[in-house]
Amino acid sequence: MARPRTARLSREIIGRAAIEMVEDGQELQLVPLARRLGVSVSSLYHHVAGREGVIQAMRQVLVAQYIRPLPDASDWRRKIRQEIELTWRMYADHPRVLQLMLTVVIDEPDVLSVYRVLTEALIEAGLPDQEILTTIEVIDAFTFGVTLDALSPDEILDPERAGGTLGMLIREHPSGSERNRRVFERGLDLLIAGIEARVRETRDRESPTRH
Amino acid sequence: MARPRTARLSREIIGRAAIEMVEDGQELQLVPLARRLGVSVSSLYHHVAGREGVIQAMRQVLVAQYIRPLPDASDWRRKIRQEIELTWRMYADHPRVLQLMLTVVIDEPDVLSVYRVLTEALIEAGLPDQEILTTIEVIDAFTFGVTLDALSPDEILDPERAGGTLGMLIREHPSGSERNRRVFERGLDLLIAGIEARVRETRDRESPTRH
DNA sequence: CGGGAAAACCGAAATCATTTCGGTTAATGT
DNA sequence: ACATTAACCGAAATGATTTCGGTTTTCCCG
Repeated sequence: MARPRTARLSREIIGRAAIEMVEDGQELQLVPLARRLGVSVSSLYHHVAGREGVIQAMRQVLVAQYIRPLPDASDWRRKIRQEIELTWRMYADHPRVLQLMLTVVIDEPDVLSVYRVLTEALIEAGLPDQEILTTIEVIDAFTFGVTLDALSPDEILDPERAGGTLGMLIREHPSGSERNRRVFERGLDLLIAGIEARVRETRDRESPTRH
Repeated sequence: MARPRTARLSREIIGRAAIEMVEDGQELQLVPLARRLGVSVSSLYHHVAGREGVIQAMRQVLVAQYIRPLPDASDWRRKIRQEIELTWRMYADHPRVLQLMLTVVIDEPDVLSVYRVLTEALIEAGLPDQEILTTIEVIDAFTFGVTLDALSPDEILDPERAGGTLGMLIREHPSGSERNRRVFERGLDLLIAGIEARVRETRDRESPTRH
């Protein structure tokens, strides 16, 4: 067989199929991927740079699907929440894809717009300039950590072996995606409260008389 | 060749060599690993369960080296800091190893003692019981996120392309391990301040008259 | 509208890594 | 001292990714 009338493959088609595959619980392997697409393995190489290229394509598909410009929120707190939530949701919905992406160098990160929005929000909050970027990186690190938290199995903690207060708490603790959602939300709450405290602190230092 | 007078391999020897290897920037592959150890590939299989086993061995070596019981700190804030710092430092010193560990199921997590200490600290802080576990998971997620932050290349943000305030901030921003250290410290600061705020909030709700 | 270049595909071979297996010698312990 | 287990090796098996040469179709330029 040779070149078909209409192309069967494209970066996007490959990316989508690969996402489906890993979402089905399969390993990401080129032979099954090609079979699923009704195509020979070597054909994939005309559209993506090997296995890693497939992973890049998966990422592209998800970013296109999830990351979009948001309407401006009035409150800086809300801005931060909205912006972070998109990324979190993307990974929370596709944890297996996330795991693959960890093994690959991300060629073109699209964090720029996120960073811009967060910068705005933190300036609005009143945080000193020289603390803004590190604070953004903190938020970023937390977001990433939460998404990975979704990958970890629920039963890492055995109530029996833990015992005491901890054991009791574990028994009443939610699990799965509900647990992950709570971690996301509480984490953002704590960070935002922390930022508020920090803003107050630096303001007081400038004009201590105000109390 | 057959069984040598004194054994050349052990889990630990393999683990150490593998850490050296990935620290040198090599891929973790069994053939080079065996060569480095002056041994044939198949010999590795008598000590570890294949490639994954090597990664487990690496983890074991690092945990033995870094994680140790800490002297009790008087202040709950200090308790949290101390406890988290060990894990952070372990990964911050060996980011490449961390990346490998993400691809492998961790057989025996030794988070239990960490969780116990953090539970104590948060009770001492005055946080309501039903919020403790989620808060610990937040701290956990952040720690993990920071360690991964160390993996990301420095130049993800180009000051030129960013422009404006953000571009300026990027130019003055530290990079490399210094940057990562700051993210770790500020993140903990923010989370702890957030916890303090949360404690105050719940206390006020119980006895609002106190203001 | 004709022809050359590039695009999309395929099958087969090359490459490369992990894993298994059978065999050899050394240590151990009863 | 002798059977059993431990530590190691080389070679083959397995299973995946990547490269290569070849075929047909489309596209574009003169």
